[in-house]
Amino acid sequence: MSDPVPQLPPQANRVLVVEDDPHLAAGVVENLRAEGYETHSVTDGRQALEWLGAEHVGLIVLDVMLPGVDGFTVCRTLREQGNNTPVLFLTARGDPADRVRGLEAGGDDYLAKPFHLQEFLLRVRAILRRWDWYRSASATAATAVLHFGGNEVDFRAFRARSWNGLAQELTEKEAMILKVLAEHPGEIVSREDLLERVWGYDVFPSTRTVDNFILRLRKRFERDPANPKHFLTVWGVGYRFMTEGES
Amino acid sequence: MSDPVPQLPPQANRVLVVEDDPHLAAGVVENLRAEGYETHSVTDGRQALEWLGAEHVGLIVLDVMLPGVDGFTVCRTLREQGNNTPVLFLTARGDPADRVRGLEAGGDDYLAKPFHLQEFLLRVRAILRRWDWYRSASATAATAVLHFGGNEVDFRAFRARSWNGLAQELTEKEAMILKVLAEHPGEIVSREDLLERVWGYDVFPSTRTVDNFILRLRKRFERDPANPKHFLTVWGVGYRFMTEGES
DNA sequence: CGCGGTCGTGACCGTTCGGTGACACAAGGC
DNA sequence: GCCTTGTGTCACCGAACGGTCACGACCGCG
Repeated sequence: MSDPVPQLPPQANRVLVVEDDPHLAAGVVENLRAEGYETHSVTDGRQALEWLGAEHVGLIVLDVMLPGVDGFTVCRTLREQGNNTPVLFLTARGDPADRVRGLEAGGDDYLAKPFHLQEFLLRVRAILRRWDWYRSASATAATAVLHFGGNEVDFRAFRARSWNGLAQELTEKEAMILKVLAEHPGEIVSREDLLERVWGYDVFPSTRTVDNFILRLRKRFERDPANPKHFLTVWGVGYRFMTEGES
Repeated sequence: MSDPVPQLPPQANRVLVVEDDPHLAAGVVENLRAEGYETHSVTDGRQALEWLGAEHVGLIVLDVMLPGVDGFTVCRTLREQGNNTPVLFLTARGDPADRVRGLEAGGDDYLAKPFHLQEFLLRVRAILRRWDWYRSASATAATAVLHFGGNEVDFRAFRARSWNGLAQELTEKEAMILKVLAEHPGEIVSREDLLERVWGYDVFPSTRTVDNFILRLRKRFERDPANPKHFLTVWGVGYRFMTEGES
């Protein structure tokens, strides 16, 4: 029982999304892609089984309520075929019993809609991490601790210490915005991008909301919030995050 | 900057079965293998400890009644050695006291024989799904006795002495919640995590229940329960346990 | 059968967070 | 310069969430 040299399964990075609501599917796919996953999507159970007959993925995101064959059945069918690909169920009802049914059908995890995007991504990552440990891929490049301009941010704990030594408790949204920005240092990130990545699949507050969170981040982390050096405005487009100030 | 992804062997997939009844052992092993787990099996406690001295697994399925060293002792010994591999106890008697004894010995879950294979597999999957989470727990010291802010908690006896010198008899749930929190000091633990680890994958008390136990723990151990320094709330997510208050 | 302890839930209330509108100001086009 | 458009900033409100309490179900025990 010696450890075999792990050969990276090529499907570790691939996700199949089975979801009939096009809006939800689009949001989910978008965010998975942004996290670095190769994503394919179909809208019902039969398509899913068909597609999986030819392709391999590391994770199947499977809606329970589907037109035609329901999600549980799809999963059970897969298992009977000897397909052990991890399955993450999505369900509309919050009924906890569904969770057990999902697990019994051979699923690996379960998420009730509406879900927090962050939680969804966390679970996806947790499941795929079984393969991910080989690759420090962009998928897991989620930096646990970020340093910039004397500030230190721990995304795992939503905590930070600003340049002046003050402890900062970040709220969820603040943390997520900062994280998205920090994942693209020096690049321009539009407000639309931020809305998609942070708010996710079906909620779209106005762009003013984004400005407000930028404001809050500046207050927390900029030495002179009125003359930001890290959270820069790109006029007419969006924002750009700089770890160290050179424009 | 980020935690280097460790080149860890895929232990998440490995299970050790310690069971003297060959019939039961065979059934369990066969089913675990069918589920894709790499499975090894031994028939008594001494073999188990020996084997574990050289190998690492993601889960130990441990019969309580074993020839020679009993299961509780095996588990306790492991914990004393700093081995925090999750342990799922199997016991012949349905005696609920065994559950407490299992917890006292440092076990993680408990199943009474005869059990449904389906349920057994579900528990195994539930535990291994969180493997990396358990793993980070074992990175922290396997403390049978926890000290924080003048409090002292003995998990084996469910007994504690609070900062003011008062003896505290913890209830089972209180102890388990505290244990789960304490295994991840400084990290956010979601209510879902707590529910799953303390109540199990198929029991669903409301989140208010969790809050209530936090409340009780605060009353027991916080100098000022209204301004907690150890049992901190993370808004919208869960709780965070701090052994010593540094902001 | 009553008793005490434990656990889970519902209800109430205060707090926090997120999102918006208003207004002032800055940037850029002509 | 002037006007338009976009952004900084603030104060505010509703909704969601957590803290807390009290009650009832349940269980083992005498």
